[in-house]
Amino acid sequence: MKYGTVLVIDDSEAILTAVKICLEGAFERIVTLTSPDKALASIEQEHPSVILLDMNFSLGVNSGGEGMMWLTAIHRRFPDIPIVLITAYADVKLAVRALKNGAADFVTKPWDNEELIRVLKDAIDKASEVVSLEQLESEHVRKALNKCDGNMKRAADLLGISRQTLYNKVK
Amino acid sequence: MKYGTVLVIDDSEAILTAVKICLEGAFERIVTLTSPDKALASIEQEHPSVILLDMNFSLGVNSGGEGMMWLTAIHRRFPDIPIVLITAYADVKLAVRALKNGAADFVTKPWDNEELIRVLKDAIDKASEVVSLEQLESEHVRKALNKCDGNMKRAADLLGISRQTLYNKVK
DNA sequence: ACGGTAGTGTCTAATTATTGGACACAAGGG
DNA sequence: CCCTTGTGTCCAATAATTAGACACTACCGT
Repeated sequence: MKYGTVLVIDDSEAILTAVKICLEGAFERIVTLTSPDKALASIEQEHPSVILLDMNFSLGVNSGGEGMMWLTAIHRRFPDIPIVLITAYADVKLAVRALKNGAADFVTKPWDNEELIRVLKDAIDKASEVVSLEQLESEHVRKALNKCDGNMKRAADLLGISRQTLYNKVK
Repeated sequence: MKYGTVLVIDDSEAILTAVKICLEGAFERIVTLTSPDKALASIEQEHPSVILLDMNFSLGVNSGGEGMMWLTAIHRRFPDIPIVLITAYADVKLAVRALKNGAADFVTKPWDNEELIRVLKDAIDKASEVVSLEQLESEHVRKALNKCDGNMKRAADLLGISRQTLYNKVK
């Protein structure tokens, strides 16, 4: 099984070409966009496995604000598609904010080809991990109990289940 | 209910004092450690709401590797306690790796006092968010179906439930 | 010391959810 | 064209969840 489609969004044609050549061997299909305007429509149509999004589109504006906006917009609409950000302006605060806003990873230009491929594949792998409902539930139950300092009544209320059910789940 | 205990781990006494003064007004209790050796025992005893962990402990070693090691060790043992990393060596790659390894946030020295308080409180708030089992489940179900391209049989298998049960949940 | 509040552990009986099994049917691939 | 795979839909048996009740403990304020 080959890693699926990658959607690459960058305002520079040169970058798009370079990325395309870099990723060609590793992915089934590479779709490129020079502007995020059509991103949502394109995602709907292409169903990419991962999105590589540049952070700066307005010339002279390098705060990354625009990329961040698109990150949140895309991530809200397609929470299951991992988004990897790429930027020329390596900034720790920006990177942290991006990851906290749902980005799967954050790479800086100039990039290392091998690393970029690895990062994108890793993002896909991570995003497609699905655990059993049972495991998800037991972890969540533990977290809720933790937050309530072991108070089962409040934890049950928080979880939206009855006290007895929580009692049974715990044992 | 006021923001609980903060555990601060940094090899510099001067830093610990400065952080202590900074956080004193905003948290109930500040516990400090000059070395992560006793971190696990201290956490067990103090039950901190959040941990502020410095990344560099060996003089001359500033790769952050040691902090990263402790981050993963602590996070594995106490996955519900948010860990905020702090370092003097602002490095995008390091920050990204830290967040992907479970850190709640990443701040650089010198820090802004207001920002540090905000970051720690935010980490606590985020960590204590607990959603209902029903909501958690429906989101997970959606994710699983997405991964299986809508194939209910495979999705049900992946989730560890029967096909009919998944069928009922979806409607 | 006292009553009030809140939580636990346990039970019952009614209600729901989940399950394996079955069946007809549609789509797709050697 | 058969064979596989998955859907949509039933059924009846089993398991989980629920509200409600009860005695008991722990703590809190007066």
